[in-house]
Amino acid sequence: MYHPPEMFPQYGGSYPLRPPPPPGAGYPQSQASQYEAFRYPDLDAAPKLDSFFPGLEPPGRLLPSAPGLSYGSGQPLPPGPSPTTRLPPGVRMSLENGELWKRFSGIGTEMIITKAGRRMFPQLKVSITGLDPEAKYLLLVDVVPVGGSRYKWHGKQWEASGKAELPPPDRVYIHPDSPATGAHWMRQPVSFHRLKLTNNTLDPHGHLIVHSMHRYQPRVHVVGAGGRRGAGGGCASFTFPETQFLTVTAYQNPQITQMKIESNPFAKGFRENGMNSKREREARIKRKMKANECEATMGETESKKGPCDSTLTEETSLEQQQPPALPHPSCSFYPPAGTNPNGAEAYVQHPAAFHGLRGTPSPYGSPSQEMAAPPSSPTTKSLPEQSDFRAMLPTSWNGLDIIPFLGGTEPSDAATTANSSFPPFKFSFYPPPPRVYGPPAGYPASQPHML
DNA sequence: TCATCTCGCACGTTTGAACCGG
DNA sequence: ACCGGTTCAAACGTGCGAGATG
Repeated sequence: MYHPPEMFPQYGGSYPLRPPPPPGAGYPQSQASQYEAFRYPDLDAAPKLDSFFPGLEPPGRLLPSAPGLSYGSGQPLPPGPSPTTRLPPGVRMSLENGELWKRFSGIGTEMIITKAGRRMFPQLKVSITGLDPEAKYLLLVDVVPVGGSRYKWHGKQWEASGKAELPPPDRVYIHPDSPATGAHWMRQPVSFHRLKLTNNTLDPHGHLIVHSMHRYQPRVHVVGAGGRRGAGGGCASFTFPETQFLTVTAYQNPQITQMKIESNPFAKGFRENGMNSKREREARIKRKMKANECEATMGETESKKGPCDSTLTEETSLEQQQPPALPHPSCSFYPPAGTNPNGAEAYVQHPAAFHGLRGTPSPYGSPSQEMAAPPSSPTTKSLPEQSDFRAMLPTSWNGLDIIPFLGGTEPSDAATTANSSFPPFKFSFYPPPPRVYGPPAGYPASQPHML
């Protein structure tokens, strides 16, 4: 976990925000509520949310280990009580790229996490049916720790190795199209490809924060945001056991590396015939070493026309084609990312994790550092859209801040904008009441679990 | 010494601005 | 002025490997 020691010298290597987890393997569910009480006790908004998120479980809560995956020992998911979701009972969700996920989970999916945030591959891609076409919904994703262990790669498989670290700050990724009508969500598969994972607890980009060498289960939540069935028309949560993954900062299982290279188009360059394949990389290194030898034995100008030129041809021509990357003149300090012109991109997290943005100061960082407002980006989404987004949210979502993260605009920027033109953007989402729901009656065993 | 993490690199893909013609 | 298609450069997403860290 990235944790700048200069900012937390008094804390050593762990976070004092919450008390140590209960002793023993994992965090027993029986003690969960007691444990949850220590999450931001000054800002506990659970009572306000009870009516709105009856089915959402706090991200910080642990799921027991699931069987059948290559992550060492575990225990089966316990059957839960019947779901009490208030969404239409026929709401179903299926994993679009389930086959790919199963291929990965068969050998133990690993997800790279970085300070800057790394996308998931495979990505979460789901299809939804049974929504009210005219009602508005938000689609959210979070990840929950599985089991209570830290894991270690033992050459052939993952094995539990010690107790899990304290859960990182809870965050939820909101699909950029949210809120949208049921018809919109059902029209085509919904992809969460923009979702990123990070191990940086100070992350200002709204990525989901996780610990390295831990196991997580993504969850997809459908939250009613108004419409024919009324504001805050309930919620439903879905998990797909095959999407469990282990977080790493570098791949441990070479099989996973190979599968990612084969399946991920962004890693095409590392395929056998690619210019970045092992063979090509080694050849490049040899050429470079040879070139250095040449430079060492002759003057700089000499080397350019000397006998070693032929070995440099490819490298020099490539470098000429790709000069050192300089910021584009129109590029602000925070370069605008690809945007969805029709939707708001937002993230939600507990206010305390925003370092005293509008609430209690948090040990996770200093307000000044987090709130330095960058120059506004020319592609910043217009304010009326933010306003529309807020209008969609139920009035009962009070007490917590939602930081609008629009079209690649940094959250601090958006927050500043919101402060200047709009009343604080409240989003009473965290923490939802701690409940676990099992599959509805008659739900096929092969279907994803409905929490 | 070892396991883990961070960073820079090179490559391929994606994205959006600029340009052009109808 | 508008629209649709094309081109191109920058931004972004990858895994790798060296070096740092605890």
